[in-house]
Amino acid sequence: MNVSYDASIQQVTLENLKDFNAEQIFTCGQCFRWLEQNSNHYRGVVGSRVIDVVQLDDNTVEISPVELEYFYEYLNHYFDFETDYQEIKQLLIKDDSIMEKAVEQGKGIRILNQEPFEILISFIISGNNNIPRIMKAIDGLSRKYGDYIKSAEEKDYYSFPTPEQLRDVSIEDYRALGVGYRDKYIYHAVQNILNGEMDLKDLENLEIDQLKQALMSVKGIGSKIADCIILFAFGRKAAFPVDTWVKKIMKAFYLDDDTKDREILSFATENFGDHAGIAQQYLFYYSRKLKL
DNA sequence: GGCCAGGAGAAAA
DNA sequence: TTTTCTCATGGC
Repeated sequence: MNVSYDASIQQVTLENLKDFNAEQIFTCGQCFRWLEQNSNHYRGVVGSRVIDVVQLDDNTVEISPVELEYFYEYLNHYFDFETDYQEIKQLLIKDDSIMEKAVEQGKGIRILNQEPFEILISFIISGNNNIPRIMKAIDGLSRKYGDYIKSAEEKDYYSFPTPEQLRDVSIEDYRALGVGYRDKYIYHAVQNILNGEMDLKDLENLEIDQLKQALMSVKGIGSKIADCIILFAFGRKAAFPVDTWVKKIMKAFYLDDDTKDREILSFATENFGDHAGIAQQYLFYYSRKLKL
């Protein structure tokens, strides 16, 4: 990957890039705040910034407006450029023709390293819900309680609220945003964090099993949502979220129809090992593409 | 109008 | 311990 920078337009250009497809990265269900502007152009809120990603071809991407320092100190990790996806894909498709097809369909997927609090709340909202509604609720939450960032092309952008900004938000306030019965889960999760009962910074130091156990102690976070948080916010690639789409594709191609969720998880852990989470993203994307 | 969506908690068996 | 029921809400 070659990095160049044009300070006059605050634009980083990445060339000779491998394993990067904006459409796949932003629509594989890991993030809810990136929107397609037109084909190959996505705009998203990252922290307190609004960032444009334009994919010129398979190996070239422009990112703006950013400072070069911010790219190296934050976005390089956010886009997971430290991870060698070529190597992982080779390991995953070895002796696995199903995975070979899944990887072929989503070969430009990367797992974003996102902020734990935003991901925790976002995935509490995601339970038994669909992606457009999840995105709408998160947008409403940011719009009402986050900070205004800027406007671009008739649309206003707001940061995701901090726990402090949600301190006085009531269960009824959450309900008004359209999150349904998940209102109380969000409320209690925020209060747990504010009163120090749960410290997201401390969780980073835990082993993956203890991390999952800690997350599942929050009401509204079960096995699947915990694995999403572990994978998308804590960068632990061994986590394998078993959601409805992954269940469908695993039962269609790998396992019997009556396999329990727990058994799907242990099968994935045994077969995909430390890279199960990346395998899961290929499978999720492929399953949706096949409309299983 | 029932079924589904990146499920989980509580009740019932 | 495992299975079943219920929970908001909008799109189809």
